[in-house]
Amino acid sequence: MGRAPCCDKIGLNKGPWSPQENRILADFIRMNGHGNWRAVPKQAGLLRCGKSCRLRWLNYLRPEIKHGNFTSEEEDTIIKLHQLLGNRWSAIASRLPGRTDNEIKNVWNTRLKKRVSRMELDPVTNHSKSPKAEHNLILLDYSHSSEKSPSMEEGNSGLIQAKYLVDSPTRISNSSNTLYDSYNLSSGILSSINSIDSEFVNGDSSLSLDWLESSCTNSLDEPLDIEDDTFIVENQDYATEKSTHEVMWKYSSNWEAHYFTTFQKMIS
DNA sequence: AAACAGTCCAACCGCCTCTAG
DNA sequence: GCTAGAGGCGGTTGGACTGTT
Repeated sequence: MGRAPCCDKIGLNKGPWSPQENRILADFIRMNGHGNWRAVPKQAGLLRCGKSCRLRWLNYLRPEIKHGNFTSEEEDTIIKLHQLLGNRWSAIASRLPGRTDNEIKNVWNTRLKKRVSRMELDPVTNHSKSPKAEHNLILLDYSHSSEKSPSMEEGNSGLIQAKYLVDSPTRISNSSNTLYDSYNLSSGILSSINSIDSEFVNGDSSLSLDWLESSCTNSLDEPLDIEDDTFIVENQDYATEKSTHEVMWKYSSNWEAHYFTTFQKMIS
């Protein structure tokens, strides 16, 4: 026996919403808000289930919703965010003001997945199909930084510590294994993502997050708490086999970006 | 003009997570 | 700690629309 339905659906309308239903729901929520979605249709006089009302409001009727086609900038942002976050549509939507998870999911499934595929990227992982790359993270001397950023001067230095080396560090030179910057980004994640214009060719965000969690501590030598708001942008240069990792997380309600460098062993 | 194929997208479904009791 | 109810989320579907033959 399956789960009980969310509400008694006998006699309730299904399918597309009529203009009159839209008006009733929008007016009701503007006047009363929505304390309890299941109570909304009854109180508003709608023959709909509460879930349907919630979806209609969130995806269509909310005043802040942008209607109309996505701009190419928005589509590019979705592609980049999808590389970082996968099919976490609500997380992607939270970084695209005025766009809903449902809309973004539709755009991805109907257009962007194909575009990524044409760009020779794996449509599931967004990883480059050629050449193959193997994560071979080699880190890092975090303990010194050539420049002090504002956040470091405020005592937040050393937020990332590499606990161990994943593979032989023989290729590392002093000039390239440096944690070289750390700063606050009060304007949020999008400004940072948009500032990276190199091709996103690699990066398994889940693998990287696992690695980050098991490898790094904060400045108090506590394990990093990887939350939804934490993720990595990996930006690889195949010519030098060098990757710049940009790790983002919230610190005191501001976004912080932390940069460090790894190498990747290429597989022919 | 009609039939068919492909595309788009609003809406539904069911599972998961959170929270109050 | 357990349970039930409610919201949140991602996958899927079906109908409308558009393009092609």
